[in-house]
Amino acid sequence: MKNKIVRIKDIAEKAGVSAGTVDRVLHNRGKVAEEVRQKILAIVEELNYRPNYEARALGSNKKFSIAALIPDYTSDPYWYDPKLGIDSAEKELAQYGLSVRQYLFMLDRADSFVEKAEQVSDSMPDGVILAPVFYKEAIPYLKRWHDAGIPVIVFNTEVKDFDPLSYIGQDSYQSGRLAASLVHYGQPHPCSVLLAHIDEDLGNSTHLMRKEQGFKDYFDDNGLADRYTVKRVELKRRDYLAFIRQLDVILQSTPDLRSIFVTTSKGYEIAAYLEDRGIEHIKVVGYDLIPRNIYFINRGLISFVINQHPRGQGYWSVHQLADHLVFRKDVPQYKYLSLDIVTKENMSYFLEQEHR
Amino acid sequence: MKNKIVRIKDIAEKAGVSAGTVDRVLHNRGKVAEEVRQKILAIVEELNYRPNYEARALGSNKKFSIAALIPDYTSDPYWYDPKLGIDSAEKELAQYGLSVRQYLFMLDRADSFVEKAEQVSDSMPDGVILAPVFYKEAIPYLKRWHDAGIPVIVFNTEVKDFDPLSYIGQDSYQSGRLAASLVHYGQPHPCSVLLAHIDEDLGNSTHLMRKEQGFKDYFDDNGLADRYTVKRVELKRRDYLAFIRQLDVILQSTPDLRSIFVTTSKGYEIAAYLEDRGIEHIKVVGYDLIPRNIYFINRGLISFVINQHPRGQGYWSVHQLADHLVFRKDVPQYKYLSLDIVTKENMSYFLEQEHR
DNA sequence: TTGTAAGCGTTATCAA
DNA sequence: TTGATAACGCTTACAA
Repeated sequence: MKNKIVRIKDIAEKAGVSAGTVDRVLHNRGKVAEEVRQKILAIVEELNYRPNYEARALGSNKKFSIAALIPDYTSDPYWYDPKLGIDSAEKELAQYGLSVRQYLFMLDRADSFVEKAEQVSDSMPDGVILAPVFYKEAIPYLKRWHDAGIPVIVFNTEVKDFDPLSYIGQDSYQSGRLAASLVHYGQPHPCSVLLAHIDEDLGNSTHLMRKEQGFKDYFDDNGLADRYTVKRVELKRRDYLAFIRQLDVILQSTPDLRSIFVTTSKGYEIAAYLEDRGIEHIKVVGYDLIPRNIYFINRGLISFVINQHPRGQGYWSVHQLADHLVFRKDVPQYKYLSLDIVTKENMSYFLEQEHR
Repeated sequence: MKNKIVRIKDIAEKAGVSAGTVDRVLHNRGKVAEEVRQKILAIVEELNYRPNYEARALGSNKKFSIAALIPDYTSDPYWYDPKLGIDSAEKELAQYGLSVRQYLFMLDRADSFVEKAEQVSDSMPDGVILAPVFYKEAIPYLKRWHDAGIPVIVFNTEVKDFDPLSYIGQDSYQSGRLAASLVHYGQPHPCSVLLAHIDEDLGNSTHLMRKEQGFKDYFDDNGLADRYTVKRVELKRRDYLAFIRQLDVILQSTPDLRSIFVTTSKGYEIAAYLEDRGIEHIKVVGYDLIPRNIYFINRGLISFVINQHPRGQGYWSVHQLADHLVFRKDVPQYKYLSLDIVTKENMSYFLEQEHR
């Protein structure tokens, strides 16, 4: 029952070789006789060796520069939080020689994405963090980086092409189901509910379609379809008058509408509309703790938001890349962040937290 | 704009002294001329020095043994999770020379607590982790360890006496408010709700009283008192027949009862009763993802539980102690874990997670 | 193909 | 009151 920590030195000793050789085996840098290799591997197994990752980083003393290609947050407050998460992870990892350079593109201009992506490519980073909002435009770069052996982390929107190192974000389908269950719990009696996409190009946003599917499936799978009617709508808030008109029409034609689920962080647009119209009997469920949503949660006009951990997405993206580059750990291909239900009474914890 | 990491060596150089002297200043081990001390402190400030904690642990190469005094989990599944959290933290921190010895006492026997506490004292640990279930009995030991300079972490139940190093757990009052808001959201129409304590010695459990207060305050503060009636009851499940009888009486005398809030992890007792009686119109809100609760969440008989992060409590207790002993960080006096709302559709994330 | 030795940021011991 | 120095676990030139 010896709890002694196993070091490389111990393995070397037991195998009758030097620490350098063990290290070479551990990192597959070849130049080791196959026979010796097998022996060392066996001992590693037997002694249940666990590397000291910090010492590893300390010893190797390398510098890594990584590039984060993310939306400019001035046009959409949601994107401020990933930036904060990236900042805070960078601070933690600076002592291991990691530095992050952020490239911000405009959310409404694909050409700005392309321009920044070019810059990223030119900078020859050791790794890339990408929010693939412009999915189609991102493809050629994903290919280029893949071919160049540059590891890529995608976050927020799942992308499977050119196998990125990993995806950080939520399970959109399950997120839709969760939203539906919240809506349902709040409406014990039969009624109509509305699912609303606001200001989104659904062609470029498969994750929103998955949320929608999850939402509908919840009602179907639980045999609620005969008592609850699920409507859907795509709203354009950019044309304010049309936005209002669309909602007015829906409400008039759906007198038993009791809940609205907004698939993005723009729940506040609906809340503002309801407040404006003096409507109190319709409950809203949405996403994310951005300032305008917080305001309406506190006033009771938004019942719940599901936290997508924008800060955590940035934070974990950097960490995942550091685990790969600096600590040379195996990193999981998916990191699904938890689906957290936030309401007025537990909100403060989610505002404080750095990450999850 | 130099991003260079500041090392002790840099400070030493700039101050014209050796690294040893800087180290002595940083750790207040005296034997440094006051003048030099001031100068070094100024440079530390100026250069914004951040210690490399892992290198610190690596360099100091000390061993720490800590004692965890926690309930035996065979009599109450809730207490299995803190043990798991402690185990997993121990594994992570073993490479820094930390080891944890667990002392398990019987939940229903104060003398067993005293016996184990004696053993802990005799073992002369470098730190103690304590779940102060037997609050009154714990006092003399808290005093003894405090006098001996042994840092103590209390978790799960807040204790202020003999200033422990820190408290890890939840804000019970806010937790009660959150439960009330969930109950309220699920009952748009006026009704009665029941708050139930099960099998608890309320004299030794101030945290349960705080939950109760928070629960009641939510209804009062939101002007709901005229539409919702909050009843309370203390149930003893140990006498099964009496337990059933009590519930039968309450339900008969309260025909408009629609929701029950259980202040501990024993929500499953109520759910089982309701299922047994074939009652479907009463919703249950409780605590924690123990197996019996998971079962009833999946069957829809428990709507929500608030996760008290039993695993995280153990995990963070060990880490907090390690931060203090091994890494010599300043540790916060309180670590309030987040109030997470768990339902069938997001449960899996909370089952997987190691900690929060 | 393998071993040696220096070095990463920090601490601790010992001599000055 | 100070400064050197070895050590912690690991990596990496470079020499053998």
